[in-house]
Amino acid sequence: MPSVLETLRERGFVQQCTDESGLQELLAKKAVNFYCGFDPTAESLHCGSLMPIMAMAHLQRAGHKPIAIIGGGTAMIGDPSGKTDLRKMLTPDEIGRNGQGILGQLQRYLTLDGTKGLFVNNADWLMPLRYIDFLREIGRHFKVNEMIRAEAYRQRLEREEGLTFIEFNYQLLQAYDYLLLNRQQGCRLQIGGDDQWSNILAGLDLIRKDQGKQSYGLTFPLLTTARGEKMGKTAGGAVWLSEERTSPYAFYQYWVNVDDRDVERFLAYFTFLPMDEVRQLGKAEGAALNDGKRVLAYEATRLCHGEEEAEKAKKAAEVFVGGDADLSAIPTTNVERDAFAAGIGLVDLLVKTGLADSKKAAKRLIEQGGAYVEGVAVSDVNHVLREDALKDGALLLRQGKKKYHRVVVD
RNA sequence: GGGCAGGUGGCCGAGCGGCCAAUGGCAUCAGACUGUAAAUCUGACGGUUAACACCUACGGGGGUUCAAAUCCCUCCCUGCCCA
Repeated sequence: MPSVLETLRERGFVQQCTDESGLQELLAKKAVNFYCGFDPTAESLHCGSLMPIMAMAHLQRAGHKPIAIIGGGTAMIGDPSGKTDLRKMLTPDEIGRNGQGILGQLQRYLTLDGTKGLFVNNADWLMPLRYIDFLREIGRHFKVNEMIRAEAYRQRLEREEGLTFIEFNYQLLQAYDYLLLNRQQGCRLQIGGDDQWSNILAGLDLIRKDQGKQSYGLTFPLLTTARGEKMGKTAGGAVWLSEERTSPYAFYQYWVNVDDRDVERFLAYFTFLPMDEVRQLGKAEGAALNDGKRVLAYEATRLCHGEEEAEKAKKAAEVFVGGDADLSAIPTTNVERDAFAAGIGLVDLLVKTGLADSKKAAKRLIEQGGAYVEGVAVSDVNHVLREDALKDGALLLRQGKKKYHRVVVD
């Protein structure tokens, strides 16, 4: 049985780690409380956050206790690491709401019941902080000349963007989070993206100075796709974990469409499949890699949305290979029967279904040969659809090669 | 607080009185080629319109002019230098 740390390393989660052998030993010896922060900048996490989530899940499966912390307090400030501009500030209300949404999503992957795992909001201890007390207790441990040597700040200082004082404080607050969790929960390990490295180190230092204890930190590689893009971005925007923002069908499609070069890596990151199987699937070449993509898509969707939705998404995907597809998972728009009785322009229908942003865009689409009705390209901008176009009260539209949309008559 | 340089379409970045719905790059969309991949090539890329045309848009507001993204005033914002 490999240790968790070996598992994480084998699956590619480890970018940097403080005192790896010490951590290895600690994890082998006892259940370790560890934490990872999440920004409540939106009501939903997007798939970039799956990296920390999966790492946490591996650790929890190995018997360790995750503390998911929502940065309600720090979100009031904004982390300057890697950011080119000052993040917009959120109101406490928004942050609270976002936190609840995020908790719900984390619970699909982790047990955060208060015993096996915790979910906390750092606003609980950051908001009541008193400035003078904080400066005396915490601020005195930080040397500005050390801080500005950190890559995260140096960039901002050297470039023309500037760095506000409130952003400069971010590191202290995050270090304070770690200290507090260490004091109250015995938290010994913080994990996060590699951009958090210096923040994590600041926490370790603070714990050593304040408590005289050793603690650990581990970061994941910053995830980009083979094309060097940020993970989780598609044409339509980010890929969210929330089914309201990204349907299970769209979620599945995102994964089934990943770059060939990402298949093996992503299987290791985003599924729990044994590495033998991952490597096996990743070894395929050419079109055979699509099998791996389907497995990736199915597993990732199952973890996020459950087995049932994953099945539906998979069956809906049959539409691409001409199989017996279950279309129910495909985005659908309801249209009144009367509209078809009177005849509805394809242009209007494309706009109504959201396949085109405007009539002009819809026309352009048709002119360029990218609009299909029931699999047949329509080139006439003035094409009108009547009831005879319907099959069992429904109609399948397609935009380009990949975007399907169903129209169902009420 | 003083001096200077800036704020242009999703982003970067030209334009500096009419020929500007605004060069170019990136991103995006469609087509060809394919494997629901990548790379490449072609085309499109504010909105309403069948079209003529019209409307909205170059940080906000006001003004000059037949005509402003372009000139003037003012406010807001950002960066640099000095204090």
